[in-house]
Amino acid sequence: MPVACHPMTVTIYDIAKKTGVSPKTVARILNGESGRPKNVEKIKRVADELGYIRNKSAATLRSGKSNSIGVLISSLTNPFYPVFLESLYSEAKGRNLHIIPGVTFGDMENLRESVDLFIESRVAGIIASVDEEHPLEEWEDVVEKIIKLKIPLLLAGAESKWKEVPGFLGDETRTMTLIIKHLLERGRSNIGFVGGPLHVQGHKSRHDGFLKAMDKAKLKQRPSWILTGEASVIGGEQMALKLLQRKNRPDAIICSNDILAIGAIRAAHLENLDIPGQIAITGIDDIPLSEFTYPELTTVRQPRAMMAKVMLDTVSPETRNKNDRREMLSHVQLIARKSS
Amino acid sequence: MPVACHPMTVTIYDIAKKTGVSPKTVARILNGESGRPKNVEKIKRVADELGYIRNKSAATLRSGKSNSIGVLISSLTNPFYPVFLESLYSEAKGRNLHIIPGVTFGDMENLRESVDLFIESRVAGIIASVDEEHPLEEWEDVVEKIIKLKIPLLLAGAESKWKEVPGFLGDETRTMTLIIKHLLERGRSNIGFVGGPLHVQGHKSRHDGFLKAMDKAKLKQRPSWILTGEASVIGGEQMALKLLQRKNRPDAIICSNDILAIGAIRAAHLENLDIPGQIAITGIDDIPLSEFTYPELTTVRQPRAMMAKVMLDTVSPETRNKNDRREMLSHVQLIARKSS
DNA sequence: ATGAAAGCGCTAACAT
DNA sequence: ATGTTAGCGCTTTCAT
Repeated sequence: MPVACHPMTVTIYDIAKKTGVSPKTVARILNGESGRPKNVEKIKRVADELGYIRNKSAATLRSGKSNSIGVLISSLTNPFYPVFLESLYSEAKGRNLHIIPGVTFGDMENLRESVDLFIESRVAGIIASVDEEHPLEEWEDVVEKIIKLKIPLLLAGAESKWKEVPGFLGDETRTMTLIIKHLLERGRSNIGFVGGPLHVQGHKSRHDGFLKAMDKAKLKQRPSWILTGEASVIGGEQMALKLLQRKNRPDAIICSNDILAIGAIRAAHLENLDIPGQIAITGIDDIPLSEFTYPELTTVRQPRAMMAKVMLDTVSPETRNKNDRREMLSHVQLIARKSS
Repeated sequence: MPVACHPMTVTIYDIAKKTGVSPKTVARILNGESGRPKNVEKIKRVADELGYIRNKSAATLRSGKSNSIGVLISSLTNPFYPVFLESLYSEAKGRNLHIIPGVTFGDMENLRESVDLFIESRVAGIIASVDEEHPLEEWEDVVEKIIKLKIPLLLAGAESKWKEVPGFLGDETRTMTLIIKHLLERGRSNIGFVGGPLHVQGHKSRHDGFLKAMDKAKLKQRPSWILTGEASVIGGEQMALKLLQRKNRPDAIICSNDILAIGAIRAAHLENLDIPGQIAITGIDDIPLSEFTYPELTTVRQPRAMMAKVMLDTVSPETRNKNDRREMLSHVQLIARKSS
């Protein structure tokens, strides 16, 4: 009598033998396709009994494609990205897709290696976030490599100059309009701006959105109240300090993301200014920590789940070319907390 | 004349044909093994010319194992995990390993699915972080499934009860001793404690470390100054509020992580207490944001790179059973900032 | 709805 | 150091 040691791996052939059907049928059933109810039941039971675990590599090798989506980000320490990733993870769950994050640490060689790994793994698509660590210029050859292989690619945080590659940017004018309206309601009209570097498209579009929204609101723009620089807490702090130390300082500062706003809040503390009494401060993105600053940060939340959905739609073979995007992306939402 | 359309994929056979050597030789060279210099040069050149990209699935299928390490975490929103992951990513880089994070959102079914994906992908090893979202009790059957398949597993943040599975916990008594010494140097000896739930081992060990370190320092422990509860910003705020609103309040609060400490800082602000003048506050972990709280948080940094190294050593087949760990993990470092 | 046969691209095992 | 052969476990294709 054979000892029941751990079989190295159980395959569809083992199940086929034990159930008396062909391997093909087993594969079909286990992939969720239809079959004779009797077979379905039996196959599933036997698979369970034997502890069957499908071999993803075999499937990927044979079919030439996997159900993984590669996601390129520069960092996890920037609190924006964990949120971004979590949305993608959530959305991927429902559609039998797997997210593989590639973290570049702002290093071009790491970026290339991550892309190579994605290609080696035959990912179904790639979502790449374009930020100050990897501005659009750096992407040239990487993007072309991916295009050549016909792997669906999406550039998040940038407009794309490649016709095969969609870009993805929020409606920043709308966002800014929302914030300005809120500030006006709270009696602030002397509004300053603290933003990230203009050579990064995502930051530039927020900056431009601010200008447009100020125009629309017929508010006076003072160039000296509009500062841009490094998109970090320290950067935000320093820029905000400059604004707050002026003789005629603004009564509100719109920061183009929450990181900068956290810096601006620190600046106000350093200047012993009451928030929001003497200075209102707002951010954008609603990163997890913005709820816990002191005082809690007023910010704008993008429709994250929706964005994740659109991104995965764009990049998954089954759902590509469903271009019902633009409409949805405007559903931004102001989160009014205590800093304004 | 055949049109040079995109060849679907270039394989080692194509390179072998073009260079006149056998596929095996091509594979060897491209995997970085040695060969005749002339061959090496030629093969690498031709591979480059043809745009060869190795098929990871084929390799994994044939060899039965991949160079990926699965990492289970409950969330990315908890700022501890991005740091944890980044260390692993960095360390993996140097050794030709790939990190695949599985995010469970604290949901048991997601956890199971992530593990199944890891198994399907034939990961070389799995690192699982045990926290309040998935306390040790929940891991039972998952761990046993992994053990049965002989996949190296490491439980981070817990002691393991399985002999095949190493656990991983920092030296918390040492950490606490360091913090208490620091507080004593700054003239604080009325020390309170705010910690996470005791049914979670990671939190319990910090709590116990605190008690031991207080004993060692011969400081008086008042049970009413030792609070544990939800390990969140809100939890930290509420517990700290309780301490700060007492008639005899402590002059320092040790929080068992930075998240709790951020809550405690908020509590001090709400009570209009000066930090560190009236109350000193410390955290543990040195999450990215602790540098940017107001005032900046004094905290303790674990030797992250070292921990990542040890973790990967533990789960990588080549380096298992090198048990030179314990020594290194004590190299914790106090980061004295402005909150103490 | 199911079966039979072939083959994806690599590495293992063995031979030279 | 290199070549030969076989086969990993699935999916594809074609036939029934």
